[in-house]
Amino acid sequence: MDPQSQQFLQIAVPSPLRRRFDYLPPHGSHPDTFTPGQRFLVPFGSRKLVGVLLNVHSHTDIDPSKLKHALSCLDEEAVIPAPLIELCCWASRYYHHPVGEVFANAIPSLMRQGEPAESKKHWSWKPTEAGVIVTAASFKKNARRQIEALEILQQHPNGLALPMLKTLGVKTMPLEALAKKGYAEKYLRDTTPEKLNSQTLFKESPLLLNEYQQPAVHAVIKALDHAPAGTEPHEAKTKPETDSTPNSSKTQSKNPTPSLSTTFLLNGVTGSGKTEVYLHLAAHCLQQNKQVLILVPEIGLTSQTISRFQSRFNCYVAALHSGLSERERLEHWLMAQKGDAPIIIGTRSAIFTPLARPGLIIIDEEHDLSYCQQDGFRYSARDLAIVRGSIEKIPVLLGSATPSFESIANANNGRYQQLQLQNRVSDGKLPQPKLVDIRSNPLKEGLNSASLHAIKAHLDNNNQVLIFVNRRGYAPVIICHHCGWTHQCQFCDSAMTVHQSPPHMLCHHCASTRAIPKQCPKCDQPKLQTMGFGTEKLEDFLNQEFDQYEIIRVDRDSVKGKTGWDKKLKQIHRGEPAILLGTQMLTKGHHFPNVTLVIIADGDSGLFSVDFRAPERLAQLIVQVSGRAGRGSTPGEVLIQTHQPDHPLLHSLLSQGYGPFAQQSLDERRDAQLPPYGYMAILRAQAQYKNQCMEFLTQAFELISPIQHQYPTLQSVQILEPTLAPMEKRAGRYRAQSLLLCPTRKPLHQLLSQWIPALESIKEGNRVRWHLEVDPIEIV
DNA sequence: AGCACGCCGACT
DNA sequence: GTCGGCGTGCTC
Repeated sequence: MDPQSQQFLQIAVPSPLRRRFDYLPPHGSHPDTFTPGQRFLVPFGSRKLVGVLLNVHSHTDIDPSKLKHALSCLDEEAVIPAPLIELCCWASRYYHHPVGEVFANAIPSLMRQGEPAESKKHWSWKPTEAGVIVTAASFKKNARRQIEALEILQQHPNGLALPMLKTLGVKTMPLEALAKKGYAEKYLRDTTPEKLNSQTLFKESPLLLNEYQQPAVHAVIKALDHAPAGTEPHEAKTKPETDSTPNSSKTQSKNPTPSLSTTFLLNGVTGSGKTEVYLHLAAHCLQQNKQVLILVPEIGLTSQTISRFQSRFNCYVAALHSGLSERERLEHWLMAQKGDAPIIIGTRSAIFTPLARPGLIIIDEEHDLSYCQQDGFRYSARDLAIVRGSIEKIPVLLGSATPSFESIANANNGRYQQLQLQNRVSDGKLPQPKLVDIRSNPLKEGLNSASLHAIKAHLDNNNQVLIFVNRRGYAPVIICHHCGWTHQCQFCDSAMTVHQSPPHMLCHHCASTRAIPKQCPKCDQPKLQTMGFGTEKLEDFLNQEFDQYEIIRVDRDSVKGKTGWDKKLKQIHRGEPAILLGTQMLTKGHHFPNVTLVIIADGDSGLFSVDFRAPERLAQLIVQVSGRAGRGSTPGEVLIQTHQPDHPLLHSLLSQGYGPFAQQSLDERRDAQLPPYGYMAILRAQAQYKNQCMEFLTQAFELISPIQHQYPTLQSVQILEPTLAPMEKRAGRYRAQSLLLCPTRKPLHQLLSQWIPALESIKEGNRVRWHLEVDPIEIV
């Protein structure tokens, strides 16, 4: 082939190397026929890996004689649509993470193993000609399931795939029975693109919107209708704020039109009907034959949201969460990619789901920390959703009762359009929390006598009580009363937690377990006793104290298994007087109509944290937990036990409410140039020995000033001296970090781009695991 | 991250 | 004599 016209395939290979890899096209293939987004099997060292084509280039930086041929192209057409490639590349630049790993995170693992991008063929069912016209009257009364199945088939005369029928509650048995009677037939087909129209769209009729929901829905619909129709090719690059070289003068390609604010912040207290707003917007998208992507927090809320959408709409709701098998995950991913699933609901990583006809992205409980991936490729799905919205030119809706302070700041400065849902739908009032001073009054397993009285009063009134405890297990410490020995974790700088059901010691930091010692291993005295309390101990205590009532404990240990959480939810929703006792799990998104008293057992936690985000977390916790209380129109009672009843933080939150508290905190952050008014990155290192960490970080630290000398515009970046983590050792490794700060984002990112290659060549780095965290959510 | 290559200790 | 320990270096 004429070397001048030689074409090279630039491929994202799943490897931790921060490079793209160039390959020659597979033998005997025409490179012009390839498009970015196709997968290729490529030789990589001694291995064969599946990579994603990013570009077809006419030149390469590598000696062409060293280039290998890609082995084969796995896809006839691109499986990763262009906007998603752009999103991944943006994320790779922004988070300074290897592009191959970003793609590996973005696609289902079966795709990465070279599985064909085709749905398994499924049996589908459709009504026969007789089945279309037959009515329920011609069935026996007890053939209820058959009638249901027939009605659903009649709504989908083009047929439905079996998995879809299953989610609609149809079982195979009645279908077979219908087939015998000649009303239904099954046939093979790969997928079932659904044609929805306004007659068949709704399974249950939508609720009427109240005076607050209505304008919110209209505002977003306006943006939806302004979004470009269909899948036009997009070319305008969104502003990646990172140039690779600090001196490069290439100007950011600014959007020619001032970007119409397409991110919405839906601020609504618990019970104000955010989900109904989502449902109305989804209906609007569906009617326009567009897809809706909904992200939910990791714990608990997924199945509830899925069933809410599933029972509203006559269409397939594709779920993407951790409970799926790899095959199911691939099937759902493909349904989204091919446009067969109009509604996609998933957790964090679902932000990378390809959409054939994107319409709207919704992030529910946008403040939730589970949107931040904390290991490997560290990203915020919420922030990527904003970027994706601007790439796809579709609106993004962030919803929360307690928006993150970042989002509030973005609403303040007009980047987001704020939508307010004022009242609870049920017209209930939000409770005003009361502080319970626990300084002098002795505690019984963490509960003050005033709290105990309140519990009794509410139970006696046939109501439910919710107690929030931040600690699972029986007790956080076991100590020898004779010599003071405590059971420390052998891998971490922390005490092991006592668990009683089943009895064992567990480290909450590294998950290592030990047996509970019978006597002190140091002095052999049988004087071991537990100190402090966790959910298990409190459960025991409450069982004695309130033995005529049910105690429902909800934490990671008690809802293990697939249906554990659902079972507990059912138990709670039976509505009998009971004490609900649990950790964060209990506080996320669920409304418990019979709870009239909420107690926060340790309101002090978070008051003295060094992390600048601690007040935000505490405020969100208090407001979210308080939102669980209140029945119909009567507001509930909320008690916060504290040793610090005069703490200014608690006072301003309780007297002013979440919004003003956030504004006040944001003012403080502005003065201190903390996020979102300053930008941060953290270099974290871990190694077998303390010194290895510190030596690496010290060298890294010393690399900064030569870079700043070379590029004076980067002087505004400040780096703090390396420090050991507060918990020096964790899971057997020592940890330390260095924080970088900058009042503006650009120099920080430019510096990182210069810094990383230098970090990679630090010799001591071989024994040190290190990584960068951009926009860290915790800075210690 | 994998994986191969390479050079030193205890075993069928 | 070899199997295998993990240090070092490379991946278009």
